[in-house]
Amino acid sequence: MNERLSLEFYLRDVLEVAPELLGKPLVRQFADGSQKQYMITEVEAYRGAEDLACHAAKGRTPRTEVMFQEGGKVYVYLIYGMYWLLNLVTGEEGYPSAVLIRGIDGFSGPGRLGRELQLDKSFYGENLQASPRLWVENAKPVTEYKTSKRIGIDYAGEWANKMWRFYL
DNA sequence: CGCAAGATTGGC
DNA sequence: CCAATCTTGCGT
Repeated sequence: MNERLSLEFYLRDVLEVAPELLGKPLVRQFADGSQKQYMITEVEAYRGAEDLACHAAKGRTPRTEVMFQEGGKVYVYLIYGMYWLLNLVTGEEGYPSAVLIRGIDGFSGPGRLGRELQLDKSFYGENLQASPRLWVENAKPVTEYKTSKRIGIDYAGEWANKMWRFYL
């Protein structure tokens, strides 16, 4: 059961991938050799260039480039100058979509999560299949989860009302 | 080249 | 309620 999620897992529609990531172990191998696992408890889906809440809505830029690529990669970015948010890119090449990891077991909030995992710019584009320091493993699907509107994107108009937040 | 604002958090 | 802190995208 301790195998990494397959590339195929990430290549599906982000709205399928996001809820299935709940309950999966996020594994972080730190620079000092120690390793920790965190169960994913909360995620949000960001889907396509039309989704105004998605950073890729502003076009293909150096910052959003990785979201346009094939799934199975990491998209990290600095928000408010202090917090690194972790996203997992999904879908086929050319269709920008990603899952924001908002919460892991024991920690609440995407910013605190990034601090715990000691994320930084070097994780941008990290390949979850090949990375020696960050990946997600398979586990039994969760039987029950909740949905709600996404957090902190009121500027996105009607897109802010999408029930694209999934949590345990 | 300057500037405003952001998928947040914690302190006043 | 608001500052912290810095990258990005867009306007000048």
